[in-house]
Amino acid sequence: MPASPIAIPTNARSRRTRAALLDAAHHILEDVGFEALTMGAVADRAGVTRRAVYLHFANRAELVGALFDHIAAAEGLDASLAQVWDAPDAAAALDAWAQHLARYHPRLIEVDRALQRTWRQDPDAGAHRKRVAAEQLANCRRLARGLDDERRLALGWTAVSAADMLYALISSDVIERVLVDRGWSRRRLADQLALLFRSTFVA
Amino acid sequence: MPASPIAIPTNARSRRTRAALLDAAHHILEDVGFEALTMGAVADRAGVTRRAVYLHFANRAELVGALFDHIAAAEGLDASLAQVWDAPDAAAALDAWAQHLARYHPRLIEVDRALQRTWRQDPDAGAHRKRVAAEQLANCRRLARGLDDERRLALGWTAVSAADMLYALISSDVIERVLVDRGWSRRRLADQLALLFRSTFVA
DNA sequence: TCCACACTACACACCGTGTAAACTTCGTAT
DNA sequence: ATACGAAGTTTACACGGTGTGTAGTGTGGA
Repeated sequence: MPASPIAIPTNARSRRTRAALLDAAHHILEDVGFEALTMGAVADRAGVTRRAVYLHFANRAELVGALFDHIAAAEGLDASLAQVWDAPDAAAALDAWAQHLARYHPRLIEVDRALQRTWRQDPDAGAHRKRVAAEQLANCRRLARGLDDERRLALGWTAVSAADMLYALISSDVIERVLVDRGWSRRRLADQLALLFRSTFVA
Repeated sequence: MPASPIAIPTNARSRRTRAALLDAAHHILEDVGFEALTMGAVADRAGVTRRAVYLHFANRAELVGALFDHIAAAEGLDASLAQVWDAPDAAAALDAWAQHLARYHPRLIEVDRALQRTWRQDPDAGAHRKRVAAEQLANCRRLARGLDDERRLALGWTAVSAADMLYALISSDVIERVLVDRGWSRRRLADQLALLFRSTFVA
C-alpha cells in the first residue's frame, strides 16, 4: 500500500505553513542545491520544527514531489508551454518546444535531480514520477502527432517513435551537460536544440 | 586538498581483496541497484569487514570511482570504442558511435547514476568526474572533427558545437528513458540514434 | 468562549558514513 | 623456516540524517 499522502489542508494556518515549507525548500534548492534539502533545513528555514514538517509531508519523497508541482507553478510551466501550442504549425511548435526546454528546464534542474534520486530509493514515490513522465510523454506525442498529421514527419520516424525520442531528449541531464559542463547560453541551447529537432524530425 | 586516493596495491593479498570488493560492488549494482551499494553491503558480499573496505578506498566516492573503471574494463569499453574508430569515414563512425552507445552504455547506467550522485555530494570526487567527462568529450570532438575534416558537417554546426551536443547526448539518462521508460530494444535505440545523428550532423 | 487541530519540546530507534585502537592472520623476503 | 610487516578483524565510538512517539502549548474558527 502506497502510504496515503497527506492531503492539502483547507485550514488557514496549515496552508500558510505548508506554503512556507515549500518556499523554504525552493530557496534551499536554488541557493545551496538538493544535497542540502534535508527535513531539518527546510524546517529551520520555514521557522518551524522538524517534527512539524512531518505533519505536512509523510516523508522526504512526498515533500520533494509536492515541491516539484510548487516550483512548476511558481516558474510558470503552463505559460511556458502555452507558447508551444500557440505555434502556427507543427514545425514551429518544435522550435517553440526547444525554446521552452531552454527557458523552463534549467530552473527545474535541481528539483528534477532531487526527484530522480528520491523516487529511486523510495518505491513509494513512483506515483509522482509516473504522473510527470506521463505528462511529458503526452506533450511529446502531441508534437509528433502534429508533424505526422501535417505529413512533415521525417523518414525513419513514426509518430510514436518520434514521441519517444523527444521524450528521451527532455532529460534534464542533457540540458545540464550543455549548459553547465559546456557553458552554453540558454539562447544557444534553444537554437541548437531547435536545429537538432528540425533536422531530425521535420521532412 | 583532494584527500589523496589510496594507491592500487602490489601486494597479492591486497590485490585479491580489492578485486573481490570491486566485483562485489559490481554485482550489487547489477542485482539490486545503487541504492543498495553501501560500504557494509560491499564488505559483506566480499566476505570482509566493513572496516576493511576503508583500507582500500578512502570513502564511498573513491570506491564508486574505482568501480567505474573496473566495470569499464570488465564490460570492454575499449573494444566497444575501437569499433567506432575503425569506421571507414566520419559518417560511418557516427553510426558506430550510436551502436556503441546502445551496446555499452546500458551496462554502465547503474554506475553512472551512482557516480552522478556521489560526485554531487562529495566535492572531492570531482576529479574522477572531470576525467570521465574529458574522455567523453575527447571522443565527441574526434567524431565532430572527423566530419568537419571531410566537409560533411551539417549547416548550423561547428566542430565545437557539434562535439558539445554529442557530449550532451551521451547522457545515460537519455538512454535510460528510451530503454526503460519506453521499452525500446537496444537494436532500435542504435538505429534511431544513428538516424538522429546522421540527420542532425551529417550534410 | 471553547475545542480541535497545528505546532512544540524532547526523546528515541534506526541506518549509513567514517574513525580509533588493540588484536590476529597471512604473505613473503631473507 | 621463521620473523616481520602489512592486511584484516573486533569492538567501539561520533555524527548526521530519517522517521516515530507523546505530552503539552497556542491559535483559528464556529
